[in-house]
Amino acid sequence: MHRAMPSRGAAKESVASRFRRELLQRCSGWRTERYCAKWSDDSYGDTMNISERKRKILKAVVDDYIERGQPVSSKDICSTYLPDVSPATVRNELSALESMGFLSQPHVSSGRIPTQRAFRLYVDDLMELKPLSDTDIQIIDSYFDHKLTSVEEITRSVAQVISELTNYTSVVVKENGADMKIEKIKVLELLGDNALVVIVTSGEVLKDNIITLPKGIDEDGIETANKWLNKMFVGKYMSEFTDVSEPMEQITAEFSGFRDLYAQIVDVIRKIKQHGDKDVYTTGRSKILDYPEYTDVDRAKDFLTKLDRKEDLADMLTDTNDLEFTVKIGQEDDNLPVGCSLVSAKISINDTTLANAGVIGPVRMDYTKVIGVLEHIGTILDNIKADALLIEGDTPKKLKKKKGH
Amino acid sequence: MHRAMPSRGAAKESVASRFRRELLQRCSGWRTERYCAKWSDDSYGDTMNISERKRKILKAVVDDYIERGQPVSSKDICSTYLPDVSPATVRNELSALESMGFLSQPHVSSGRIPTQRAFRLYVDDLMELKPLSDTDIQIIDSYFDHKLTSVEEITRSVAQVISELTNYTSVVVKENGADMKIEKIKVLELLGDNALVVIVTSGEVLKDNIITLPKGIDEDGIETANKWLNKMFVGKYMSEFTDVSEPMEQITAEFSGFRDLYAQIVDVIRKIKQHGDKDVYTTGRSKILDYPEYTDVDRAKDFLTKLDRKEDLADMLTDTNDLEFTVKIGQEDDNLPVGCSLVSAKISINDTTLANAGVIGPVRMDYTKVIGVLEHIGTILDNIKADALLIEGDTPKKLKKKKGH
DNA sequence: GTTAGCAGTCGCACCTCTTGAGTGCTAATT
DNA sequence: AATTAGCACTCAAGAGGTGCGACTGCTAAC
Repeated sequence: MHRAMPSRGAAKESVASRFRRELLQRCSGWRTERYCAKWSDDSYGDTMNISERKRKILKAVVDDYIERGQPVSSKDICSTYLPDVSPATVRNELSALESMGFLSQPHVSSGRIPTQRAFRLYVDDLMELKPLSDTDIQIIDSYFDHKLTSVEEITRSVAQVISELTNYTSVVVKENGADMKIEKIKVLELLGDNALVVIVTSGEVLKDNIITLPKGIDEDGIETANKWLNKMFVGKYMSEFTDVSEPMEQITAEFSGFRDLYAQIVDVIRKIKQHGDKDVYTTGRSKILDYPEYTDVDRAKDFLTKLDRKEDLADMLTDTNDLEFTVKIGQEDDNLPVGCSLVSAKISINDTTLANAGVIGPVRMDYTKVIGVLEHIGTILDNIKADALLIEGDTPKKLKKKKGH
Repeated sequence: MHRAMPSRGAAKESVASRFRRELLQRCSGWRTERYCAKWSDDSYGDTMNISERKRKILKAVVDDYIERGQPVSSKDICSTYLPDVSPATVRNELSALESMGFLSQPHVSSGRIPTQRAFRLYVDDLMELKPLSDTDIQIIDSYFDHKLTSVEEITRSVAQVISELTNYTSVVVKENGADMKIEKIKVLELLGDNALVVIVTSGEVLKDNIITLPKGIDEDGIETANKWLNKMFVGKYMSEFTDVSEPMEQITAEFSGFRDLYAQIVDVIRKIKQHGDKDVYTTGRSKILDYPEYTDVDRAKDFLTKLDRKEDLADMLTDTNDLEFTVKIGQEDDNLPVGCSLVSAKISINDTTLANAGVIGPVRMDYTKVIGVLEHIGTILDNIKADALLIEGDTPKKLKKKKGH
C-alpha cells in the first residue's frame, strides 16, 4: 500500500493503472457485494457483454450529463461524440441501454439521463482519467510547501485545497483513534488540582485531555509520577490498555498513591480509542448551491443537515476497507444526501493513515477531476518530509516541487 | 459589569431592567452614531413624538410580521391587536407611519412590512422581554450541569444550545487574544527537535504551539529552561511581550543558550495576541432554510458564504464596545448576510470575557426569545463553579439548579 | 444493420381572465 | 376634530388555454 513517487510523466500512468488495479481488487472482494448489490436484480452478466458502441454511447451520455446536467438527446450525442452514425441509430441503442437499466427518461419526449447504475459502470470502467492541469498542481503544491506543524493543520489544508480545486464540498476525517504506539507521556500541572495529559504517539500529539490530580501531590510528586508513567506506558500500544484493573496489584506494591492517576489515564486512552475521537472538517458547504439540481430548497436542506452529522460522515469516509480510493454513488450509502456521490481517499504519511479525505457532490460530479486531485494530494503527502510532522522519519527528503515552466 | 444571580423571580425583572439600562447607555454613547446613522436623514425627533397609539400599532405590525413573515393588513391589526378601532383608522395611522419611514408596501394593494428602522425602534424601545419557558431553562441548565473541562467545550456547548433553542444559526467567537496573565509556562519535548509550548493563563490553557528546540539540548537542559522560563514569564501579562530584543542583554548574561528559545516563545505569544487567534464556531447553518425568505437560492448562498468568512464573523461579534448585548439589524453591518440580523452577547466567567455568542437570523427573528436565551446562558455561566474551569475562583459555589416542579 | 421520415408526446413559455385581498379617498357620523 | 363606512381602484397570484419545439418511437425504405 505504499505509494511510489515517480517522475510526473510516469505518475500520469500510475494514476490510471493503480486505479484500475484497485478496481480489480474491488470486484473480487467484499466490495463486489457492496457495490453491485443493485446489479444482481437483473443480469450483471449483461454489463460485460455490452457492445463497444453501446459503451461508447453510454459514456457519451454520462460525459454530457456531467457537463451540462440536462437530459441528453440522440442528436446531442451524434453532433458531439459520434458523428458517423445517425440519430436514429443512436436512438435504438439508447432504447436498449434504457431497458438494461442504465438510462431513464424524465418524460417521454425528453432526452435520457444516466441512472445510478450507469454512473457505477462509468466510474468503474468507462471514464478516462486525465492528468491534472499544471495550474492545479501548482495550487496543491503551494498548500504543502511550508513547514507543517500538526496533523490538524494538514487536515485543514487538505479540506481547503480539495474544495477550492473541485468546487465541491470537501470532508476530511482525522482519525485519532488508530492504535498508536505511545512514545511519550507527560502530566502537566495546571491551576487548582487539574492537570493536562499530553500523550505523544507515533503519529500525533494528543493534548486535549484534562484529569484531576490526587489530593496533596506536589511538584516533586508529579515528577516522580511522570517518570513512573513513562515506564508504564511508553513503547506500548494504546490497545493494550483496555482494562483498568489488571496491573493494579503491581501498582499497589510500587506507588500506591498513583492508583487513581493511572486509572484516569487509562480512562483517557480508552476514551480516545473507543469514542474514536474522530475530528471531521468540512469546507465549502455552500458550493452545492452552485449546481442547478440543488436549487430546490428541500434538497439543499437535506444536503446541509446530512453534512452536520459528523459521525455519519466519519462512518462513510472510513468505511473503505483498505482501498485507497472509494466511490459511493447516490443511494449506495444511506447517509449520503439525496442525489449525491462521495469520492474518498486515504491520506497517509509514511504508511500511517492520518485521515480520510473526500468530496461530496452531485451524482453527476466530475469524477475524473476529483480523483485526480485526491490522487495528487495523496502522493504529495506520502512523500512529505516526515520530521516536519513530529513523526519519526527515515530519510529527510525534500518534497519535490515542479515549477510551471 | 458583574452579573448578579438573584432568585429566578427577581431575575425576570433584571433581564428587562438591565437591558433598558444598557439601552440608555447605548443612546448616549457612540452607539447612537452607529445605530442611528440612518435616522438622521429625516427627522429623528419624530421618533420621540410618535403618539402612543402609533407605537402600539407599529409594535403590532412588527410582532405580526415576526410571527408570520407576511405583509400585515389593517384588518389583521384590528382583529388581533386593537379591536377597539376600525380598520380605516388604523389605515390612516399606517399611512402616517409609512411616511415616517417605519413601514413599506411591497405593492399598493398589499399590507405593510416593517422597515429596518422599525425593527431598530422595536428592539430599542417597543418589544417586551418575556421570561423563558421552564422547558427552555431546563434545557439550558442541562447543558452546563456537569463538569466543564475547557473553554472550548463551553464554547461548543453554548453554540449548540443557542441554535437548538432559537432555531437560528448560532455563532460563538472564542477570543484567546485577550490580554491574559500568564500563570504557568512549560516546554514539553516531543519527537525530533520539536517541542510543545503549554501556556496556562488566567482564563485558558494554550497548548497548540510547537517550536524547535535548540540543538543539543537534553532533558536536564529542558528542565533548567523550564525553571528559567517560568521566572521570565509567569505573573506577567501577554501584552508585555511585544518586543523580542528588549531583555536580550539580560539573557545573554544569564543563559546564552536560551536566546533562541526565548525568542520563539515571545513569537508564539505575539502570534496568539496579534493574529487574535479567535476560534469561531457556528452551529445550525442550515436552519436559515426553514424561513420562507430564504427559499431564494441566491439569498441562501449569500448567507452561507458570509458564514464561511470567520474573520468577518469575529469582527461583528467582538465589535460590541462594552455592552453585554448588541443587536445589529440588516444593513447596519456590511458583513451580515442580506436580510439578516445579529444579536450577540458577552459570555464571561468571573469578570473575564471568554467569548462572544450570537445568533444570526432573518431580520424578522424572534428577538425576545433570542435575548432571553442569551441572557440566561450568560447568567448561568457567570455563576458557574469556577474551578471546574481551570480558572482560579473565590468561592466554590455550586451551580444553582431549578427543577421543573 | 442503418437511416430518413413522420406521427405523437409532453414540458414550457406565454397569454388572458378572474378572483380577492388590500389600499386610499371621500363623505357621513360621532 | 377624530373616526368610520363605503366605494373605487390596484395588483399579485392562480387557473385555464394555446402554440411551440424538443424529443422520442415506429415504420418502411435503403
